[in-house]
Amino acid sequence: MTAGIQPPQATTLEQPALETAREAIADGIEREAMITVFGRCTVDYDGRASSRLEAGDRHVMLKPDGAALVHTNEGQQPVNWQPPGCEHAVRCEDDALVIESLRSTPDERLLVSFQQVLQVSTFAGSDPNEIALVGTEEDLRERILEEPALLESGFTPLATERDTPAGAVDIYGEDSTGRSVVVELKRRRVGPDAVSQLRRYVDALSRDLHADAAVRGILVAPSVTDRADRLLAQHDLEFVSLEPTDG
Amino acid sequence: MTAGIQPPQATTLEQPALETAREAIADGIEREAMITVFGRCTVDYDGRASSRLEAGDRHVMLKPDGAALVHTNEGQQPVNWQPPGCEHAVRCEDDALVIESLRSTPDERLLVSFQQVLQVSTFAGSDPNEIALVGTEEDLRERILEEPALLESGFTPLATERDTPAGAVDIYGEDSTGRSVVVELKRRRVGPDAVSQLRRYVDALSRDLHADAAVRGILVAPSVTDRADRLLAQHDLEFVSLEPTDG
DNA sequence: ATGTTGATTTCGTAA
DNA sequence: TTACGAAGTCAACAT
Repeated sequence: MTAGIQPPQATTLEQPALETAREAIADGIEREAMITVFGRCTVDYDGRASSRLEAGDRHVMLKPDGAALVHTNEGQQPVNWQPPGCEHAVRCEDDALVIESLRSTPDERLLVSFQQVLQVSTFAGSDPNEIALVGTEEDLRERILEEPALLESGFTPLATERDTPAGAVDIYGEDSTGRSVVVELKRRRVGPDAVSQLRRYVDALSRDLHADAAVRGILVAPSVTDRADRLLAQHDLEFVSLEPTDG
Repeated sequence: MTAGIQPPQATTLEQPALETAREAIADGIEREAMITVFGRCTVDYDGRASSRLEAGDRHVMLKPDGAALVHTNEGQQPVNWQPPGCEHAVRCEDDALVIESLRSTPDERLLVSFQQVLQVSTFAGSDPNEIALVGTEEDLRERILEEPALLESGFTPLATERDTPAGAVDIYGEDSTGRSVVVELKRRRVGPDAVSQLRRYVDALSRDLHADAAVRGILVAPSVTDRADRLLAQHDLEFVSLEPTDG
């Protein structure tokens, strides 16, 4: 039986003893609930890098998919975390409640040691819907494929994700004179990196086709920075201003 | 008086009426506490992109710095969010508890509408310590500056963050023969993008110096992918395998 | 498993 | 404020 088909429920312990908190957390892991713990803790991480965070009051969330998040009262990003797929464990030792989250490939370990727990909660519910997002690079691609003239009059798309030795080109096509065109799409204002990316594709495709006429490269984005603009000119690449959505 | 100097505290309401929940949230915003709400909600976002999420049980966190996070029971990343600096507001309308988080530059709006609230909590505490992180690109740079021979015998660093028309070079220096060297550092295994970046810097510096001898470009990273390796060869760039830390 | 790229990337820093 | 690049980036998708 999965948590998803249960009626939504939330349980809370306030200022529990560490052992009481441990039991609630262990039970929540067992039941595959979302678990939150707030209290005074230290945090240690070791893996791709290493970090240590001395004692402070923080909010820890454990998800049933194995993700772990440690949030302070500032910032959008967690101060420490573990991605989905980790194994969570909880134990009491030396007057501390220790939450350990382990991962392999790469080996990574997150240790949160609570000296004091102010609250433990567990949450179970259902969430059947996926998010619908508009305004992505995918939308920009569809916009151009539906109306290629937005790029330029006479443009004919021939392939998306066309493979080259340097990677997959967003849109590959021909202009009105039959010249090959590589199109790189970005949903927002771009800098030099996007120009370099386009240049790589144009270079690779030129070698691949050993075409008589040079391959054209067109960057499509709402706008470009000055430096990107200079790079475009330097390498005879072109720019078309276009946004992901009409509105 | 700020929350930071208060004794840590946590308050919780279970299955509150919507109006009761609204009061607790409004009070938490006023007191600059961290606030969490768990219940059945829909989520709408409009700004750099747009999204809609139909009804489901989710965990919402509001931080006193203006950040907002909407978490489902899966994934490390929030399904919707708002960065620090936003204004949070809460109100009841049409049998729903509505949390609105607004931002400007760019104009962005996050709307979370709860049909049912299972729990509201507020958290106040202190967190005086900063995280200490080891194993970053900064560490790799320091390692090379302390022992330039790790790069190659006779290498002399002359500048870090040296500016070029294409951006700032991680380390700029000379080899034992006096040739200019551009070093690009990456803390982990790299792909084609890092090679393009190095190439941009070498190009720019070559023009800038209009040197008699070609400028050398060296990529320093633990390892490179096959494609990156081919790109390095294509552009006469070099690679030195090195990790951010000794251990 | 690794490679490649997009992302409402976020975050920090410098100009 | 904008620009540029790092990040324990994460996440999706392909090989």
